[in-house]
Amino acid sequence: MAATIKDVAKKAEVSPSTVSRVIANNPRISQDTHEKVRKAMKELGYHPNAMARGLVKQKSQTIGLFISTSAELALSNPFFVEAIRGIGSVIQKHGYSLLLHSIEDEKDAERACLSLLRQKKVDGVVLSTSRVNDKLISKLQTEGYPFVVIGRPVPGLSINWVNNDNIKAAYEATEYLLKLGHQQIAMISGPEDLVVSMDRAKGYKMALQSYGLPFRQEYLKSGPFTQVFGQEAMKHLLSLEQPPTAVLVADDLMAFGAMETLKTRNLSIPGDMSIVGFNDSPLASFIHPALTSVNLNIYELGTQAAKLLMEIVEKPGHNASQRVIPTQLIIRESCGSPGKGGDTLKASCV
Amino acid sequence: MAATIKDVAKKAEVSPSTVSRVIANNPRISQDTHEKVRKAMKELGYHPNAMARGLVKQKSQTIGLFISTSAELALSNPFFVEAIRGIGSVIQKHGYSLLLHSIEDEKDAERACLSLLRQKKVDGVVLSTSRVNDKLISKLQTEGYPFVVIGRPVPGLSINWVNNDNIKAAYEATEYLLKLGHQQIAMISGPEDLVVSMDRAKGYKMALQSYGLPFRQEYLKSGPFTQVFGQEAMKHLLSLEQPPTAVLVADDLMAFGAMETLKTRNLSIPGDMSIVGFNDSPLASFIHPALTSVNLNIYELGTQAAKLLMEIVEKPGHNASQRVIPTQLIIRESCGSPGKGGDTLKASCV
DNA sequence: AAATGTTGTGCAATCGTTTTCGCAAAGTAT
DNA sequence: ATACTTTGCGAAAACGATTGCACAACATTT
Repeated sequence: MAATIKDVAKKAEVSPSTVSRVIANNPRISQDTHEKVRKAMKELGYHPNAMARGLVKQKSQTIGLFISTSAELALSNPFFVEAIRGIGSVIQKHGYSLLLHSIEDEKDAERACLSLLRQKKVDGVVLSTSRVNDKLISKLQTEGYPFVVIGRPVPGLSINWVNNDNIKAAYEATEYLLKLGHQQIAMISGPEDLVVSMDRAKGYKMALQSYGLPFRQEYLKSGPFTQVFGQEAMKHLLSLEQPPTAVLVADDLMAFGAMETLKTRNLSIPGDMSIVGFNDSPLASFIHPALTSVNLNIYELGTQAAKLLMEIVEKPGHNASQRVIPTQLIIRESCGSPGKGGDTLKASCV
Repeated sequence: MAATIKDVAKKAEVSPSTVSRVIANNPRISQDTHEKVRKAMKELGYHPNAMARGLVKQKSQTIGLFISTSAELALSNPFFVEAIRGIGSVIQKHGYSLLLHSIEDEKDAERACLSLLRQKKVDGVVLSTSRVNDKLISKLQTEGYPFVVIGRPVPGLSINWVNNDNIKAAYEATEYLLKLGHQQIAMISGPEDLVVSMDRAKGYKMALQSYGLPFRQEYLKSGPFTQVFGQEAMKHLLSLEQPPTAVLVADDLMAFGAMETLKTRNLSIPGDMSIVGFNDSPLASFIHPALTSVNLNIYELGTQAAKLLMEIVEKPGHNASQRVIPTQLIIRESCGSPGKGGDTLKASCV
């Protein structure tokens, strides 16, 4: 039987209210009783019951995180860990805990999320699911639950989110290739219905345009974020009558696939083809040639999301706000100037 | 203001007790009132308050997961995700939620873990931290909290754990190399103070012994689970007057490092050196040559840990028990018979 | 017909806190 | 010395459920 506040009260010869007040550091408590009570708490090993406290305060001091852990994301799941670390680090400082629900299918996620909120097991949630699930979002909104979505802007609605500026990131990456002198730049993009894919494609197109280059439909291949799609897409690009000399790939995993087909065809990177990826996964620096990739600052994405949520949860009536987290192009070895087809790799593999 | 049980009671024209009983599916409730109450619940969008319920039932229906997410594990963190998925899938079926605490330093983990339990925010915990922290374990034990440790046997103490049979796994991997005809087999192992390292080293030694081969101290290098240590260790092995023809590496990440030094020295894998790793990380099949590695069944590790914990939590007085999860050696391309030093890789890199 | 058992429900206590209100004692201003 | 204000603390009412006990109403046995 764990000690309750009453036990402490008895031991310290005060009322439970007083004990409660010393816990809350209420200034109306005298130094004397304060010490007396603290001492009693120590001696009894007292820890306030979170549920009892939550019941009266109407707060669970817990926030929920809903995040996809689907197998297809297995490789890019530094996202997962980094986001969790980021979120965890800030909410812990606020005395909150993290309830994690890994979502397999959308329907389940929706039920679980609403249920947890309505049961008051969590005070708010952060959502990170690339798939658009507007039903959940609008329900959260109409029911007035605190939430922030991470990694996906939801245009139009005034909700809280944090995201990278994918348009800008893709723009900069493309610009980097352009400045290297490339004129034929292709893009291997993600699923067309994902906002992140659309944004990255948009940034790519904008960069081409700013530099007076035409956008060619056959240079843009969209498909799933998988290694095999990367392979396929690269094969397709190589089969064009005028293959590109550089390609922007919307995900490192796809980029690895693309690199693989280049290598099996004995084409050199970056000699014959420059590649830039997205996500800066741990493998990027690891593979040979090391992949130039745009770093998304996922940890930061997590911390900012959490900070935002804390604000909303702690002072309701907070206005919707958005934060965009900067990205960095991490330059490694996979890009060079065009027209050096003869180069072969020195340190060729891992 | 969310509806409470009283609101439902009023609407259904019954007492709160009755509503509670229909929620609990108490058989003493008539079909009639059952429907009446259900209807009222639907109409009001009623969801029982988890904290109120938890308060009286003395259960939070939540379990805590304490797991290291240190940066050094970034690459091998499929562990993280897989374990979470496994645990989540079983506890969700039992109506539990998962409270995740990612631990950065040991001291903090201990405080947090005990605090969560004493506050009754969680009904039990699963611990997965490679570092031995016996203080926490013994406290958990003396305070009688339900817990299971995953990925680490704690010899001597009768506590609940699930783990791989690392001795056997290493034995089998070594045996595989032996059967391939290798006589000089080295091992690159993890930190010496980790049980997992000790076990894997032991299995390696046992296999050598069974096949009548001597154990040579200079063939066993221990160090951190990092890529750079893998590189170093391999350099050292290559510098021996009689270098090994095969090496068992206690972690894929280290194995990748080892492979890298081989490649920069233009040694072929498996022509000049066979390599087998541990963990079967997603990269293993991805790298060239694809790495033969022992798969730990982490998802299964997670589900079994969770099942065990559910048993303990639901029926206390449960006896301590242990489960060992089988491993599989996943054979890919990084091993061959010795003495084919001239071979070069066909598809050499990624 | 009386005694007994079964069904279906409500009352009230309880879980362990926080918090409003009230009130004495002590301090300060008039 | 009187009238306020401040300080320090306790009593009791929440918070929203569950559950043991009581007790009708009805059914079944003897």
